[in-house]
Amino acid sequence: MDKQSEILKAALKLFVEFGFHGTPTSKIAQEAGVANGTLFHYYKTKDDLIVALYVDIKTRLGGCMYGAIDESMSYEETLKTIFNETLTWALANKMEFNFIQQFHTSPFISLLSKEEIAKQAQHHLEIIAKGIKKKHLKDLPVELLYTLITSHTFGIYQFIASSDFSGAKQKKLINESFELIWKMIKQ
Amino acid sequence: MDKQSEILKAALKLFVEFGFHGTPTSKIAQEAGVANGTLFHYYKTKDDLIVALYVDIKTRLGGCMYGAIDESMSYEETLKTIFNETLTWALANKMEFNFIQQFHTSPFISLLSKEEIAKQAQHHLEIIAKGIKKKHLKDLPVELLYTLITSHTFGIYQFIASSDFSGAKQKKLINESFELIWKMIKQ
DNA sequence: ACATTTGTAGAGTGATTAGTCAATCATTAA
DNA sequence: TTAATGATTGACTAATCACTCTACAAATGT
Repeated sequence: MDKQSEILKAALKLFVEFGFHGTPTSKIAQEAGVANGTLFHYYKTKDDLIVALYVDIKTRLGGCMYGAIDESMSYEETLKTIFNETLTWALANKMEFNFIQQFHTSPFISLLSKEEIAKQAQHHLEIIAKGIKKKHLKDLPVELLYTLITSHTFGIYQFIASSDFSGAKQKKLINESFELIWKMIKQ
Repeated sequence: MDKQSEILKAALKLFVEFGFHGTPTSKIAQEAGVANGTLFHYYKTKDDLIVALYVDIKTRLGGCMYGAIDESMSYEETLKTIFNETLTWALANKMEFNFIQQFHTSPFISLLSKEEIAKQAQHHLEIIAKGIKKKHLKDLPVELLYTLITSHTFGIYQFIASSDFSGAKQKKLINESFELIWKMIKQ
């Protein structure tokens, strides 16, 4: 692994444990096994590093979510697959998922431009809009449906992550919780 | 308003805007109109102040939630009232509600003892357990139902707070969104 | 072979921070 | 009146932080 990846990895670990301002850049460099100056060679400022880490994680999650769906699936199957992949990824990458949450509820979210935020949700919003148009989903505001699905996902993650279930039990819970949200939003 | 309250008020405003470590105690004192030393007279450390602020806000929210219910209500009415009061309070106290979320997803949550956390959720969990026992709610794990309701509430808050609806429209949305979650969890 | 860019190092710097402290001021109690 | 306790102040300090700078090594292009 190259030094730049090591820096991101170290930053993730420390940010999740100690928070953004609670983690000095010197500690990140130390944890990554590089010199102080090296960190600032790759990221001009600490804020740059934070944003880069967020974008990196979001990209990885996005790739995983949409890598699993294909055109032959029914609408319900598509949503279920995205829901499933998201939770499976989240449970396998808890630090990353916690980081996303921490970032979202922190003032650092303002480091992202509005366009960047919109771009991230766009694909999801399109899928939901399509579902409404084709009468698969209730005729509610797109943003509201998006929020409902997202917060349900985060909630289920929190519940599963805070307990200590077996892999099989986790899978069962994920399936059941999709049924719950699906009944709530389907037409 | 006494100086101690001014300090909490100033801390809330600055923490929500700049984060915990992003807000120096000197700025809090300045914003509150007191001397540096006064802050440390009331709160031994910055961490103490953060926890005190969290407890203060939680107490205010709790008081508001449970002040509105009484024994004569049906089970559904009780839940609906709590849901309603929570969202109404949250929308009228956005900084406070954002602070709670920020605190929950931050490493500072570990400053709270497990007993304190458990104590806070206990009343809610009891109500849910009662609902399951009396067949008002689905027979799912209490913690799961709690998580579902909580994350739904946070989601709806985020949706309403991020838009600019009239008071009437807000009320309508809150009512409709209770119907959604109620259908999901009722027996 | 040489020149240029890029990666890496770590000591150094000026600014900032949480928390202290000694000195007043306000209030109450004996 | 006097003593005692608590409230308030702001200058001060030791530590810490983000970031710079200079030097050197490695890679790359010509």
